[in-house]
Amino acid sequence: MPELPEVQTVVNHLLPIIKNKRIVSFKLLWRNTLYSKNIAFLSKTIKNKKIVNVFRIGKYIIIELDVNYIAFHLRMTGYLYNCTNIKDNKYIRCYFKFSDSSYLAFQDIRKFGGFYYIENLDIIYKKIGLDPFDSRFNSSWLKKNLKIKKRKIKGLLLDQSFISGLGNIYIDEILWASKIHPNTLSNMLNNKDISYLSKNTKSILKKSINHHGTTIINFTFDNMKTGSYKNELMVYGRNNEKCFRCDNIIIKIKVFGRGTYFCKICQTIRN
DNA sequence: CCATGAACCTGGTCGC
DNA sequence: TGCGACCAGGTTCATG
Repeated sequence: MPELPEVQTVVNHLLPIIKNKRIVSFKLLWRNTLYSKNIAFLSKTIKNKKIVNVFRIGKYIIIELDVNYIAFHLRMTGYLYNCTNIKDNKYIRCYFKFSDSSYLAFQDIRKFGGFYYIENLDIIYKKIGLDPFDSRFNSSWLKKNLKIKKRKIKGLLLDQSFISGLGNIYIDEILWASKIHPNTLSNMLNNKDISYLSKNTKSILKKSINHHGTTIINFTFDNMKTGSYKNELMVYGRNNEKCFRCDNIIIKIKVFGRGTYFCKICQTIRN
């Protein structure tokens, strides 16, 4: 489900609500939800930990405790939220109970999501490439790093160790806005392509954050509130509909096994 | 180094 | 209604 804007939406929403809350207990309801597999360490040390900050690294939601970190990844269907009742929800995979009797619950239909309970953030930073909102992310960084690779641009943008935070929806949107064919090899992009890519990445993500992200299937962030960026999508999911720019038909293909939408009239392969 | 496919899971939708 | 096939916003691992 979530890409950078959706994760940022969850972080923005959770921070003021759970900051300074104190954890009194923890319950794991699906074993694979704990990625770090250190249940004994977790059970022994989680009690009385206080939440001091909530922030984002790539698509990870980092919950900083006074000692140690909780790093959640929502994958496809994860939903992390504060609530007062965890009964009657068979999709809750784990929860932390706070001293005020509310909970931080993690719900996840497909069970792909989960979290690390770790002493430092090394393993997270190791997986994560440059954030699009990092000041180093610009045309010249892209130019340098796209040239030294020779990969299909869509596949490269999906690679979180290269740029972190992009996913299937926003990549299609960014490539459409930049008039770049998803199968273009990264080293074949010209300066103009790269300049558009850089600008559109930042502007599309920023705009989506302002809309609280995109809800296609079941992304919610605050008691079932949904993101409204779905109304702004230019290509994603518009198979067989007219391109908003040139009126030709948007087609769907597979790139890296992912459904990929584009307009083959305005998005051409460079070679 | 790069591409591909499978695996991890469940639910929704579409066609017959 | 039921059943099978296919699809889904992500990541990781094994295999050419």
